[in-house]
Amino acid sequence: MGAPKQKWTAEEEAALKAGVVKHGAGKWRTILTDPEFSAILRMRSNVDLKDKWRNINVTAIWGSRQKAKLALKKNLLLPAPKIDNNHMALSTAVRHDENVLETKPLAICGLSLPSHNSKQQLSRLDDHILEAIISLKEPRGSDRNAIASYIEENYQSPTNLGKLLRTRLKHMVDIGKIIKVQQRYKISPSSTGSEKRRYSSSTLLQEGRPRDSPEAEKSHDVNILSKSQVDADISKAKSMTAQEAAVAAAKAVAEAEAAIAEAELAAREAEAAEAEAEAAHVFAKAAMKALKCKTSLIW
DNA sequence: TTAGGGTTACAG
DNA sequence: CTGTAACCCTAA
Repeated sequence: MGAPKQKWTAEEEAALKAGVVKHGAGKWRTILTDPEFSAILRMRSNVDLKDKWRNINVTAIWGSRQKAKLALKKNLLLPAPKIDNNHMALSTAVRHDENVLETKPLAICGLSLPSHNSKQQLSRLDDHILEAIISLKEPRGSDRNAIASYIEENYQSPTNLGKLLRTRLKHMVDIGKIIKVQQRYKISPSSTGSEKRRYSSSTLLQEGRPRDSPEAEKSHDVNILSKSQVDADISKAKSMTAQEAAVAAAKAVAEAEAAIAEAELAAREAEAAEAEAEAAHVFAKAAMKALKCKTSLIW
């Protein structure tokens, strides 16, 4: 991966993602103003948010290739996207060769969704954990139960979420991505109000007093992708023609929302070798989910 | 204010 | 030297 100047922390990225999920992509000012994220993103401008979001999506979708700019230009000069009902091997889905955005979301979701790779799931779980912590916005951090509840609420919970969660949490603490304080987990980088970023001593292990209330529910209005909305939009999606679906999917790829954010992190964290299969799978899922969202919002 | 093109800094 | 991600500039 490349090298940064003022690199974005995982905390900031998670906040950005959460912000996009909540307010939508493009509402950078709104996200920045939102007290939920203003603390974390205080040092970032709306332009920074926009740029970061762009980088994330570009790298996630185009398989870390700087073709993005060129390819995008070429795409704009071409007529409506062609629909290829091809048997899309997973890799062909990602490499839309510069001029054709081949997509058939409806077919894809039936085919490739059931596939589950252990490693990619773990990456996503890591992401979900971060998102949960950010979104729950618990001052002292969130305990395992709260995180588990959050993930169960917003995603399909694996059969043994509890066990997985425990393992992942431990691992993320080990690699310094999060810190554990009094049974609660927080994002590791510096305090959420500090002017400086990761330079400040990461040991803000302030021994907070044990909170009296044992349960830490998602008492906030943070809602991610209501299932009812998704379900409702599925029917819409089914009635769309392949052409419409392809166009919508292409647009969704361009700006994207929650699903793309998911793809972003998953693809970024995946190894180069399996990144393609991973990205393809995620892309399929992302296109489908984004399609559902867009259907009600724009189309 | 935002989207997009372009530039610069930095890691491999 | 190449690729990537942050940064910058400008039009709409």
